[in-house]
Amino acid sequence: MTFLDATNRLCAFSMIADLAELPHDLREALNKICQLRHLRQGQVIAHPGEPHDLVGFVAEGILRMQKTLPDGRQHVVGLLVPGDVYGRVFDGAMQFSIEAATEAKVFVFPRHAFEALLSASPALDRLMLLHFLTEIDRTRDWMVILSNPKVRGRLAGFLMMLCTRFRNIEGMLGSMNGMLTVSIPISRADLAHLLGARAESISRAFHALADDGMIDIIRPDLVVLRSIEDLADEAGEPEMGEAILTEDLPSHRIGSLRRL
Amino acid sequence: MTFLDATNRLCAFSMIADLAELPHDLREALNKICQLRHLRQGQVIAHPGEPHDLVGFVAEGILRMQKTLPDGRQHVVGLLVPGDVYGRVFDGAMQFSIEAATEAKVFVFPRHAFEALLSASPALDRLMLLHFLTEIDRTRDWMVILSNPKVRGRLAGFLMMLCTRFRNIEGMLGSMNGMLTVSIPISRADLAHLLGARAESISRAFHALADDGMIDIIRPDLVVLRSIEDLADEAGEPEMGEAILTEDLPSHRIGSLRRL
DNA sequence: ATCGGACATTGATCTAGCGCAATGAAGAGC
DNA sequence: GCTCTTCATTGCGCTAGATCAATGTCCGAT
Repeated sequence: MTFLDATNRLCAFSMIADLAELPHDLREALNKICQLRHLRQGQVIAHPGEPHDLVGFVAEGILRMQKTLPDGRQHVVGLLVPGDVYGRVFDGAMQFSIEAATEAKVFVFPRHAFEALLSASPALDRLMLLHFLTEIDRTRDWMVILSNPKVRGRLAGFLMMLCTRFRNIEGMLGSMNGMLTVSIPISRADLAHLLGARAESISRAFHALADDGMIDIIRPDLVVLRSIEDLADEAGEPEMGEAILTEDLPSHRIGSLRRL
Repeated sequence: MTFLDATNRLCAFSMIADLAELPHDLREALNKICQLRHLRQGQVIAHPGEPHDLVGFVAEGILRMQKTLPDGRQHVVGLLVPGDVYGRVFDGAMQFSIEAATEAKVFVFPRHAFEALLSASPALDRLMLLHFLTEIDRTRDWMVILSNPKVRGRLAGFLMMLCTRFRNIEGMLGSMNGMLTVSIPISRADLAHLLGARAESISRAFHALADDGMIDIIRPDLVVLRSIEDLADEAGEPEMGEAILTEDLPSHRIGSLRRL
């Protein structure tokens, strides 16, 4: 797989979708300096504090960004899904470490070469700027989810976010006789850290939602969403439900969580 | 006060600090298209969903970004302090409404004129890109604070964040015989929404921290931080304390919360 | 000065979620 | 096959925090 293949194949996703619209010669230039890396699960590709000289695009799999607290605990602060970009440009050290949550493939670009292309191409530069704006919105959406006072509500919000982000991502979102199935890319313990709770509480919250008929738990890492409306209601944001249920999503960045 | 005055006077802050280093003619150009607006407390200057055709720089006061939930509740998702930028460029509608938490002054730029300058000036463009990167980091720091399972911990983290962000901002951070005083720019109810708790719990958490000698509550909106280390410990991030206690902060974006 | 409203605090009760411990379930290595 | 390890689940006592209600405090308007 080359980078050009990926941009064409992954054209459903935010960043890479936009990349596909770049002039062909620019994509060729990107193709020349990029390198495909296979990551095994658990592999760490960036450490906080030390300068990371690569910019990466996720092609397959899920990565998680996490902060290592002084006491050694890992604190998940975000997920990267295919189409996402990570790494620093024109800038200092990484704030977080990045670890492959599943087996994954990423395209990496030497930072300086990438920056040179950025400087030379206003179109690419503009794309990165828009991408970062989208990322800010996503992170603020996270804040809204996290500030739900109840664990059930936060979990419901998390599931809704997975829905919007995993839409069209191969293998992450399926449908079982009309119902939406979501694969949960991280463990209960990590989810607990992410949602400000304990693993036991997360487990209980999952089963509480199941008891209320909102979800079915096929496996710990695979759930069926039976009632998006109820989940959105639980999360405190009916509008999220509408957005997900709307089949023909318009281009990203319309409603709160409508961005892919 | 002109925009040029502001960039010189506010040179301690992130975005405007960098602006001050722009070529003089570019700042003149910005000066020409900008307009100073006085905001009274509670004034709303941006509504979610509708396109906002202004880009703004905060010169004085505190603004809060908030999401209006379907049930009418307001959900604070971030604060803007002097030196911060808001608004959209090359892009769709605002995701959140912005409201003046205190009396405030902002410089506003017509969006299209600003975008034209952005396109014409790689330096300004680069500055905005870096600014957004910083903003992403800040929002992720928020996530870490919000995912603290205890209200006390989240409140402590919030106070620490105010410390780092208010550093050098006139009137927001003072010192009383060696102790750091912080002014709390939002009400208990808003703080409760922001931190995923109830106003009563926030009030109790404040007084619990006071009982433990970590803070003194002068007025509901003014507290003295007696022990940064203990607060940082409570927040779960000893490193935050070190960063604040270090008098000569290096340039922004070094440690977790060292960015101003 | 007095009234009214917004906001902060305090008290009392009740429940959600923590914390610890024990028990399953699934995969890796031998 | 087996054991060992890791992860998810379940039970139970206990605390933090939600919830409801009352009181206090400040400020602006009359």
